[in-house]
Amino acid sequence: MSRMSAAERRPALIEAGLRVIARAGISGASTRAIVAEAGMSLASFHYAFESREAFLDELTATVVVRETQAVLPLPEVDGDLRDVIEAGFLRYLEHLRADPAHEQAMLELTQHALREPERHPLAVAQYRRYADFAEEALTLAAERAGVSWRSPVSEVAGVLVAFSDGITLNWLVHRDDHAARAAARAAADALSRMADSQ
Amino acid sequence: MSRMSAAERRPALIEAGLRVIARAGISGASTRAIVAEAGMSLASFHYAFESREAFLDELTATVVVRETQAVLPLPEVDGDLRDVIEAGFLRYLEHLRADPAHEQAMLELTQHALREPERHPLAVAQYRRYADFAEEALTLAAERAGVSWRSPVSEVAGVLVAFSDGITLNWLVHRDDHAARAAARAAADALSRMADSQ
DNA sequence: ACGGAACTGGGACGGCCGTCCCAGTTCGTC
DNA sequence: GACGAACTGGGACGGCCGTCCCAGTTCCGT
Repeated sequence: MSRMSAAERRPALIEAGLRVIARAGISGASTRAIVAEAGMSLASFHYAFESREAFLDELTATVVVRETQAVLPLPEVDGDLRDVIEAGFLRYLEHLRADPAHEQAMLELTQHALREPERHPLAVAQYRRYADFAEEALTLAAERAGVSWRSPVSEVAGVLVAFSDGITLNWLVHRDDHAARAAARAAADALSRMADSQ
Repeated sequence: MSRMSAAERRPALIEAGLRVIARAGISGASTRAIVAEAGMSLASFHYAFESREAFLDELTATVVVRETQAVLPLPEVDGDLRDVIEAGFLRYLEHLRADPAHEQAMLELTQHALREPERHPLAVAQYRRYADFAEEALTLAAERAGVSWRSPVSEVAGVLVAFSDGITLNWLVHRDDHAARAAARAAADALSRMADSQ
């Protein structure tokens, strides 16, 4: 391996780690598998990261950012609030279909963080970021549709994240686009009814 | 360990395994941890099960049955369809709060099965069972409320399972009862609107 | 150009893993 | 009571794991 600073190595290892997790799961993401994917030697891993767990922590934090950005740009749809939200779900479903392993990896990272008490805050932070993103999107959607939310937007955003999660997991199990779209429709329906026309 | 037939040992090991998974996750459920929990010797495990994976397969299949039964009996609620469904969700939330580790274990088992292609059908079977149960409950609820489903019940059931999953995962992350109830309300709202009054 | 800091590769360590083996014990059956 | 089948405990196997060590190499500031 040509010479590389620890600062450059860290993101390279995280990219490699994400590919390994997508392919083989967290349990398959051994330090050896990760450095092999990155084409580095084992020592480089522990030179760049204190431990495997610290590595996974940083990977999780890093990757959530990209996760939300992948769904952007929000679809510009004419129609009422319900249609705008449904279009957002459908865009997410496209993203899911395009790279299922990535979403599966995110779910695994969440569960891994949920497992140990000291890592729980990491899962919370991950989901707070999802919710923030959802909140932003919902605010924008309500503005476009000229309505306002009856409940606090943060609450609506929480519901949106929950529904997205459930739809994701069920699609990963059944790979049933029709069922996923039906759920997306129902979810959009429920969410849009949490708003009043102004 | 006093003498025990392999036929008796299998359920005992599965009980122990479920406890270990709830406590330490699948990765913590080593053959040694499981037999320690069951108070057996290591050889007994491989006398009763061909391999650890075969054990996990049987555990998954066994435990899904109990999962659905834990939510029974369905609440007998007076009110329209929406109220009946919401009461069902709230009952499930109680179950979740009472034993979060169990639900977390179920999610882990699902993801573990999703990981490898030859085990994927196991996850599908698990979710088909959930859906069957949901279908039964939804049919009963519609009868009680005197309405009929506009879409096929199986489709509505799929949406219900997806929403439940999402609510579960988000509650496991945030432990936020208020948010979970808000999501349950929204979900009940969406589901009830998939029915027409007769 | 040289010295110290940054980085590299390879090998080693102890530990846990799933699985297997096998000599012993206990049981049901005749 | 004998005999074969069912079951048990303990130890062993090779393999992968995370982490560490260290002698060597490369870089950069002076």
